[in-house]
Amino acid sequence: MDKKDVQIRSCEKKVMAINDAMYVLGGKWTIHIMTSLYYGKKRYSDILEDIDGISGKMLSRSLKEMEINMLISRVVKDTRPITVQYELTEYGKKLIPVIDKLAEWGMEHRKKLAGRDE
Amino acid sequence: MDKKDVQIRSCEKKVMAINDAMYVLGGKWTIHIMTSLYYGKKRYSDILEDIDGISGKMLSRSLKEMEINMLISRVVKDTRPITVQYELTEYGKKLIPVIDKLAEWGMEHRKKLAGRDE
DNA sequence: AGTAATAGTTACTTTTGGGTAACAAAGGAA
DNA sequence: TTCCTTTGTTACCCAAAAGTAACTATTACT
Repeated sequence: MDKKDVQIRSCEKKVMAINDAMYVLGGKWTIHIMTSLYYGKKRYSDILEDIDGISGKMLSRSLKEMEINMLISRVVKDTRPITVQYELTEYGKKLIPVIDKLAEWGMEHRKKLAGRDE
Repeated sequence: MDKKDVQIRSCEKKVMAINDAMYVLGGKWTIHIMTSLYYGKKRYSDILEDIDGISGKMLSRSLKEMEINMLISRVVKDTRPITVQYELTEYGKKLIPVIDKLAEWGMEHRKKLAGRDE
């Protein structure tokens, strides 16, 4: 395998990695939920209140997927009525710097677009 | 405005910033095009060849949006037949570290998922 | 018995994103 | 004159994502 092939391979790998990352983060609500949980454990109804515009269906669907992807943990508490605690896993916390990078760029972008048509 | 309000404001700002960033990057092809242009200017037909699976319609639609968002520049060359050069703007290049962060996490994630069910 | 709270699920509809393939303009080549 | 190349656009179709609203289970409270 020559140098050029190596380059192509590493590029393909990167493309796959980006696809994976976007697959996990790409849903409309995933990052919002991450952000909401960043400040600590929360119950289902807390998150529902916390995130503007999300529906119960989308919240539970997103939470389920995020659990499968090991970004969050789900613990049923033995209360009456039952409550469910969601929390970022250590693994999930590793996404925080990525989200912060996104947010950082987003701020710049907003400034840029605002300044454009003055 | 007390301390809590300030916190809420800054959180809202972050949510908006993330929405902006995801809006720009969220399309199926945007990041692929960024990656393709990362290695230098390219013509329309070059990119079309470069990116596996993209259609002409989606390429021109994506390029148009990316131009509006000032991520790329578009220059028509006076050749017969005309050719069009696309290039990352300086501003667009600022997205590279963000994409790299995504890719980095994506690699880790792939490892994690692969290791899970051994 | 009837109502409320928590954490969902289900059925149905709408919206969005993306795919395919045919067409368009502009000029050069055969 | 008809075809080819390049860079698109347009019309039509399909599938996935997301929204809405009604419904479920459990237990406690009144």
